[in-house]
Amino acid sequence: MPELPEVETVAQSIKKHLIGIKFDSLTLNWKKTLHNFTPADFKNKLQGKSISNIYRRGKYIIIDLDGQLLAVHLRMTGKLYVAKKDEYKRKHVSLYLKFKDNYLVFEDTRKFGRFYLYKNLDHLNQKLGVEPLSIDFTKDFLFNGMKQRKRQIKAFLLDQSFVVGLGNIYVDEALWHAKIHPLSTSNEISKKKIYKLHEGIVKVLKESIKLGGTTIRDYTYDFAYAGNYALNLAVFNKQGTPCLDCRATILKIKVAQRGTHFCPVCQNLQIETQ
DNA sequence: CCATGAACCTGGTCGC
DNA sequence: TGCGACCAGGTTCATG
Repeated sequence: MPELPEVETVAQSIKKHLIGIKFDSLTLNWKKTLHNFTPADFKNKLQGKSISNIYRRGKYIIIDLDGQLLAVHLRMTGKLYVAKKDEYKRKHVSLYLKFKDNYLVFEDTRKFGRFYLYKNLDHLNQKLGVEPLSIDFTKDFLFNGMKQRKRQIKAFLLDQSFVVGLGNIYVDEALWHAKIHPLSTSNEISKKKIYKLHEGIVKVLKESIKLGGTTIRDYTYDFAYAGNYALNLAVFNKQGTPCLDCRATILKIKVAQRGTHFCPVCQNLQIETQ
């Protein structure tokens, strides 16, 4: 699924077309896509309201309709894009919204994606951690958080309640950057490596946003454009190829139930102090 | 508090 | 070609 850079790219992409417009109707093909509201709620509370802003919070895309927030989570295969023609007729379209002569289409092969309706951001802020590209995400915030817990570092970084936006790709990439083994325990990692991890997280996210995100298999945010960060990946999906730093063979193992890619030489597992 | 496994879904790939 | 097993960028829930 789309992680922070992809969600950011999608949000900015649809924002260009939607600011100031109003939705005329909602067509729902997969009922469960609406998590906490119904088509009737859409008609009563959102239809006809003007879109004042679109932005990202964690991996959610927030569409602000005159104070009512329509939040979209793409999960694994969700694609949200503006279509001018008949693309709402494609095979896996869970729902689409009509505006003027165009459509905001939500296509989602695996049907995990969800739309939520909120009055404000309180609900999301309550369960989501800090934005990794904000000034609140400091080296010492990461350091303190990691020292306060005793968790596998990979699981910790995937957990959206501490830092948001990281998923399977960027966690592997950031850990490689910091030379931390994915099975390391958070409170046993040296201060030096934690600082390096902070640098890695910010670096991989920023660079990926700059390139429009990563495209691994079918994910594109827009049919006219596909992200290019895949070209920059150091370890994700690179099992069997040489590490860019030491030429050792990249391995793939299972950590926190997820496929995990790392260099067994650079990212050695050891208990460190300090 | 933390780890694990299952559940939610569909489609692609790999081995036989 | 066919079929089963396993895999996939995410999150939530139950269980120990």
